[in-house]
Amino acid sequence: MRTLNHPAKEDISLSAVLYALSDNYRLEIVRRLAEQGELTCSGLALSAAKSTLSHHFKVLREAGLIYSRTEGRECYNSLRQAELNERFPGLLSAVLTAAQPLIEA
Amino acid sequence: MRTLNHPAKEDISLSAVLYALSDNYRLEIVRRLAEQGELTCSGLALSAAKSTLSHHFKVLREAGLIYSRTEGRECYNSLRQAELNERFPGLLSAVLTAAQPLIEA
DNA sequence: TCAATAGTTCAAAAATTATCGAACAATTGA
DNA sequence: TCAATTGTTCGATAATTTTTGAACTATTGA
Repeated sequence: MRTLNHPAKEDISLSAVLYALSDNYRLEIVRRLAEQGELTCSGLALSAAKSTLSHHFKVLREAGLIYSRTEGRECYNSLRQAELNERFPGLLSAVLTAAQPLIEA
Repeated sequence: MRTLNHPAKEDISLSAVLYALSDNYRLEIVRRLAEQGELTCSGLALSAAKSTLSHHFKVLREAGLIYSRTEGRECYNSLRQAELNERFPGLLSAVLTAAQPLIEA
């Protein structure tokens, strides 16, 4: 697996973050990462084609919401919670407070 | 002008709010309403066709972000700040803190 | 060595969204 | 009464996004 692109903290765009979070599927991913910590794509066990999942992870990654590191054949994803909180104080936690479980596994 | 639809506070959806705010044009409108209080569409003096503006106001209105009341031929818009804060505590203020002026008038 | 696994990338189709001009409705003021 | 003003609605087009299968890369373990 190639190296994946992550924006630097200061390049994280508010509208990209809000857009990424405005999709229930992606919000659910973020919710679970917040709850359970680092997870692989397949560790989320969401029902969608893997190319679809990969797309949503890419949107989250490129928006600066998650950090993805590859280890072996797996891709571990985690929330960039601390950085996001520095960039946009209070935003992610407000969203997480507001978010309910939306998609059944 | 007809009566305009506004969702009840408890029907405001998180993803609709995030989506509405993920557009720079709409975010700018929200930013100005937060700063200047009640404004008419044309009071914002943004450069776009009026049908485009009307569209963005509709998205904001139907997401529950703004309240629009007609008075004469004008349409006064205001942020539903208190209600939003009850529904999604801290969310709007975090977004407003994060938002910079993005579009020149 | 080789099949299985994890995930990305590509290409294509379907669905949404943004933008605008034109037509429309309602209100105001001359 | 009538033209100007404010904003909505409609229809069209362009652009973007979502979703998927198929092909691909890299890694692991038997």
